[in-house]
Amino acid sequence: MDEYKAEIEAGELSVGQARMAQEALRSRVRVEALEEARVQRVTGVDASYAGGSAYAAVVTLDYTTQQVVEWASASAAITFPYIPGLLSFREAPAILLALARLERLPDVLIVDGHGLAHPRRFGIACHLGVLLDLPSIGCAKSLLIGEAADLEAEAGSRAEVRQGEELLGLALRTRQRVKPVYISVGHRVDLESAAHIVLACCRGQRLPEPARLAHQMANSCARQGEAGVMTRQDPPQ
DNA sequence: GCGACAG
DNA sequence: ATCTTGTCGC
Repeated sequence: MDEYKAEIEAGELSVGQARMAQEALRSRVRVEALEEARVQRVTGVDASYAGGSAYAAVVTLDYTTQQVVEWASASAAITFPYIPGLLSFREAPAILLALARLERLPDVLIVDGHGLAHPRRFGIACHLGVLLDLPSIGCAKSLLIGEAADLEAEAGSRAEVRQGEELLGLALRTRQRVKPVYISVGHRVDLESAAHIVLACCRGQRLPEPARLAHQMANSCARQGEAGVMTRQDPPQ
């Protein structure tokens, strides 16, 4: 049942096909508790752009010690425009390459972007989680859809993100007096598990450490042309 | 038609 | 996301 997977990895879908792929794949998302005892490794996922290419970085931390275990990066030529709601078709090709370079896949991904808090309930966190059948959490810095009530100033305070009657995610204050992050289910987690894991990874900073490090690494890779790390899809000139 | 709109 | 340095504050 891996229709679309090859095309997604190769960045070959049209805008219309991309929306259809989301509609087709959304039913595969599973919402279930992720036992903390089963989480030993957490990987932060992010991408940056430069010179017509997307640079993805993935950083795996030990969940208990929050120490970096391994990391990887990859680049891919950009083949898809940025369209709100279709972010994954722009970033997933490079991200999937980077994840494939890890020695071990983690127990859960923390993705820079939304999961179910998406127009078709299939944001990039769902997309990556379903394609890899790996637990994943969406952790975005702003809302794509839905609304959240104001939250208290203390770290750990939360407010539901909802669209009408539908609960889509949580606005989560990960640090005192900073803007909240928006958590949503990607795949094989539930909202409570997701919020708990994210909070456990925020060592006094707004973004969970794996995501923060992935963001830094993606930026430096983009600036340095990935520092000599090359990809079949994006060969050196 | 108008405004909103992850990264 | 990106174009871009220093700077104010905890």
